[in-house]
Amino acid sequence: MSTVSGEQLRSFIDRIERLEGEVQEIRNDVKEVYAEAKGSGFDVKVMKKIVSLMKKDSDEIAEEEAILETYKAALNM
Amino acid sequence: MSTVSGEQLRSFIDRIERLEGEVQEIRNDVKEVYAEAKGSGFDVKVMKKIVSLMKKDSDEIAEEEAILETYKAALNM
Amino acid sequence: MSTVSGEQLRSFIDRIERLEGEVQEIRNDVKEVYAEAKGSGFDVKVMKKIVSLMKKDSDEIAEEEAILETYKAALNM
Amino acid sequence: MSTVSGEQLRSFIDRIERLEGEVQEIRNDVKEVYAEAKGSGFDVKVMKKIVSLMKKDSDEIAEEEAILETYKAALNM
DNA sequence: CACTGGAAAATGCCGC
DNA sequence: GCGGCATTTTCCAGTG
Repeated sequence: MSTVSGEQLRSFIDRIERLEGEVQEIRNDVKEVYAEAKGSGFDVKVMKKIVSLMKKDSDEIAEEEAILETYKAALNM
Repeated sequence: MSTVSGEQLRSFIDRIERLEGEVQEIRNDVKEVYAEAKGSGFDVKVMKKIVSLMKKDSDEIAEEEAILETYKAALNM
Repeated sequence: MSTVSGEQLRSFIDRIERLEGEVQEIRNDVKEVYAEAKGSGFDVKVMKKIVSLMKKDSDEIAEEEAILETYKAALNM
Repeated sequence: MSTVSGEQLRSFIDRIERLEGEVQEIRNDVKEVYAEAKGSGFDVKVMKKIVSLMKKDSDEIAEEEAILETYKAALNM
């Protein structure tokens, strides 16, 4: 019986766990930046909104907004 | 009228976006590892289960310690 | 030794679990309504947005919007 | 131009809001139970731990079955 | 291309 | 009142 595939599997798993650990570290960094910004008087919630807006295409934003307006109109809002 | 320091705000936003870019890169790396493993004949779904179980195990150690702390605190220890 | 407090504790826990079970049922009902709406051609994501907007005070919405605009202006967006 | 049936939409939204109102009531009830328990000398934090552990136990049964299914599927059973 | 499951973000709650 | 934590909700990639 061979354990080669077991070793190989372990190697893949290790690589993945290492990478996910790195992701966690960076996430903590992001939190720290937000905390620092908050300490400087910025509104974190709004900052997050800005960041998410910057990710989206402007066409996409307009499209979503249009649907929302349609629904609001249907509800007389 | 209230103003905000555009320069400072931009700096915070830039740092966040840079960090999030790094996260994206690492997530691509993770995907590549899974793809490579799949190419070696491993079942990706099972691998993901294993990774999540290993994560859950370490979470549970932390959780057990947290429970212990809670009980100790409740008993004024 | 008395088990009175144990019984009392159990009673509290039971009441809580019962209430939380009811919450789960209602949440399932909500999901079903969304599913039905989707089946009628409505956009669930937008509906959720509407529901969340209706929860908020209009002053609150205006306030957040104003801050967002200020930040966007500071970033020349 | 695309329109939506305002009446139908309103009906769905109303149903959802009604259900969410019920959820809020029950959550208030839960808070009251915790408050009452606290008034009887119980430690709320510990109680919440107990409730969450009991929930986790039942979740784990489902989880174990899911894992088993995954493995069985991977083995083409 | 809709559905499901899992990751990420947002919200609410608690103690300090 | 704020920060940390847990829960809830939202988002997104993978799958059929």
